[in-house]
Amino acid sequence: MKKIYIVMGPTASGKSRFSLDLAHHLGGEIINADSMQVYEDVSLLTARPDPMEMEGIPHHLYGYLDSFSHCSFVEWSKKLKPLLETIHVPIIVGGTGLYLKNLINGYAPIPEIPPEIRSQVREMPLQELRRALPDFPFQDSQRLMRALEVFKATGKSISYWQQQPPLFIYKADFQTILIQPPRSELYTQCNYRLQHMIELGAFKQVLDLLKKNPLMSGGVFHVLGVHEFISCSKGEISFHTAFLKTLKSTRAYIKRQETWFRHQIKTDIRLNAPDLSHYLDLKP
RNA sequence: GCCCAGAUAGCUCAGUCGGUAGAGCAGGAGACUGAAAAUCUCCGUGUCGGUGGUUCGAUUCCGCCUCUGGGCA
Repeated sequence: MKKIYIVMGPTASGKSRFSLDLAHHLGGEIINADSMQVYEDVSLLTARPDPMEMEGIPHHLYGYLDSFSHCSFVEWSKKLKPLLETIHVPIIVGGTGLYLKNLINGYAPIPEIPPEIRSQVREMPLQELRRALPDFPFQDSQRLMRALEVFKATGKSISYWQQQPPLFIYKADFQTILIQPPRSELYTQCNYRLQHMIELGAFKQVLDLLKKNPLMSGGVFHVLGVHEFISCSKGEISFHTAFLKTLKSTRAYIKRQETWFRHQIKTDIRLNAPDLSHYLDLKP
């Protein structure tokens, strides 16, 4: 069975550096598994590698979606499948745990939901959603919407579908490498990195995005810092406040990612720094 | 040297008319199956600066000491 490498870890952990080293070492190609680096906009805030930083290694699934689209696991996996079939040594790198989990463990065979039902459910107020699915055990509005659209479209509950045998994008021998530096180091690194992004023009990229898509309709508006800097451009908060708020939400995000990696995905190799030589020592 | 004000959670501070204490921020833990950088849930024991006194009982009142601000010489 084909071996596929998965480099995962919280933001600012050095995944890109590590996967480049690994790709050079193995003659591999890099595939993005980050739900925000798929967008063409705000490349600086999403820390997307620029062509210079790719060091001649082929990179796939970066910046291919416009600012009006929403990425999703299925959207991503449709693009991913042919790549996994053709690339000899795929190295998947990213921090979006949901995508990686579904890739490794499979996902529920839920049929595609008609767009009318999708948008109808998404316009319902939270209270109405709860009334429609009184037994749904979570307060979570997003999962409530998903559960309701599945029920409306298929007549069966989402948990029914989740109990069915899962589908797999591609059967392979997945080797997961978790890069997990001490949290205090990540926090320091984020601080430094955001400053650097701003110096390179991250704020201007946000303004360009807003000009292109003033209704803020796409998934790219979830990128950490986008709302903060839009709010700053409208004079609602100071630049300093926008900066601090972005750092704060980034720290919270790192924590959520770590929780996910701890409990949701098997880890074959754990490194506390993006250090290839250390990996080669541990490699089974 | 003298006078005044402070010393309580990692930080900023509140409070206890004497019965061992709580906000904000920071931080931490968890959930997660087609928008996931999303969306949700939960978490506060700290020699109340030290030491003596009064008291059944002191973080609280009083004395002294240490430290930190500020003022006067």
